[in-house]
Amino acid sequence: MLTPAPTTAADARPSIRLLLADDHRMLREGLRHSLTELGFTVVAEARNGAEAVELASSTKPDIIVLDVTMPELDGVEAARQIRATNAEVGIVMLTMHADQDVLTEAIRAGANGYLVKDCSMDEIAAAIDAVALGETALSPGLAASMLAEVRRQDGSNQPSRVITAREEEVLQLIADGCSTPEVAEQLFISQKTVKNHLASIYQKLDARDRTQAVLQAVRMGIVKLS
Amino acid sequence: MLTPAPTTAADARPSIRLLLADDHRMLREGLRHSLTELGFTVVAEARNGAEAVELASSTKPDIIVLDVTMPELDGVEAARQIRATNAEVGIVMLTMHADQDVLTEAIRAGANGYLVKDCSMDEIAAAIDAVALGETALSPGLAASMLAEVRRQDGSNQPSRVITAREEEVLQLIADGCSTPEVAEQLFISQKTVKNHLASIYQKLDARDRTQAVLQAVRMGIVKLS
DNA sequence: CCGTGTTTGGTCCGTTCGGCCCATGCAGTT
DNA sequence: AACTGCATGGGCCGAACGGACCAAACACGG
Repeated sequence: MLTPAPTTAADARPSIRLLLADDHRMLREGLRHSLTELGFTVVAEARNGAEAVELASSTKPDIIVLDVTMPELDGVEAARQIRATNAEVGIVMLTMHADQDVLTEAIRAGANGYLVKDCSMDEIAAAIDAVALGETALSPGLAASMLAEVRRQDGSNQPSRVITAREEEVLQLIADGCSTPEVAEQLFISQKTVKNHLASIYQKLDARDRTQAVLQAVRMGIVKLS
Repeated sequence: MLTPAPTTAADARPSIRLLLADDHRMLREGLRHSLTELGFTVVAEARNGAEAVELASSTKPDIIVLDVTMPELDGVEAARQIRATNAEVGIVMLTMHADQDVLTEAIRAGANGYLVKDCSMDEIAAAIDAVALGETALSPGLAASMLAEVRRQDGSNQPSRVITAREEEVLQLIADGCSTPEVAEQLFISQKTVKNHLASIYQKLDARDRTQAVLQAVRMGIVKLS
């Protein structure tokens, strides 16, 4: 199609094979276009996490570029599943917002890179190159907060752990519009227990009321807004 | 930079001058790349609504591609301001989610096109061409719901009206984690007034508490989650 | 077997929230 | 001039909420 653009480092990329996964075709096409021109080879594209998992095993790419927020299966969980069956593949996560907790989860899920979408194609290319060489690439600014997170974990406390299954049920019902008495009724438990779960949730999500908890949960992809 | 790619309909576009506005550089670059290659001329790029308004008046583009969710000034309000000073320019809105209310607001603000980001570059190009010719372009599926909306308006009721500026301030502060007393302090008004605004918001958004109101506002793009 | 975490439940207390009534003033519009 | 919408307030009340304690039952891994 195109005559290879005279890019600086394009020749230094020995046809790194990429799998792109994002639910927005516009972004997929933009990525494919620019990255192809920068010397990469896009072997497949996925519209959601489930497709990404399938295509990862069928096309065996070198690097997988995964959007965090995707239908069917979110990027973090997709990364976890891909990493479970393929320890060598490089995983670069893309996200809209620089969320500390999601970043932590993504790294824990086996991601090698984590970039906010507000970065240039050159930065993505550099990140892919770095990951291909076995390094870890983070968006500017995220590295600092990542270190802060590690330091915090080294400290003593565990401010953000994972929400339990029951707590997630409570959260989802709250997000769906239920009050505490209604959640209790739905789950066949007492109001007090619901309040206990909520108190636990507030601690884990660093929230002080249900509104903030639900918003944080939405940000983290724990609950879906109906 | 690039030799113009031998694209099919590129010659049929007499260098339509574009202004791109999106807060995510990745998407901006992808759009600029692909649209330039498709024969358009990108004269400027904006990172937020305020920049878009400025650049619209200084660079006088033919078509403005506006993301709905942007910092500083959201796309809908930016469209309104641009339309107020320039009646001829074509405005194409881009959005992540196909939200009915936002679509209605965008059209009312003077947008000529409304596309979800899950569409191909060719579809965007086609929409820009259509808008350049004075037509209105909507994403597939949105046209139908648009008609449904018009039909609903023809009916009789007005289930969801618009949130006022003051109400939006209150909503945003609530979403940012403020309680009623804190919102009152921030806005230098009494708690009672905040509660009055909230009551009005509940009616308009069909919510019964602040949690649901904020969630609905997030869905509708009224407030941004920080 | 003991510790940890999860889920279930309790009491008490002060604050917040949302609904209900109401009023005043200030802009536009008709 | 009258009407409508918006923003600003008041008081009252019952329900809901969140915190500060606590405790029992169960499962799971070391």
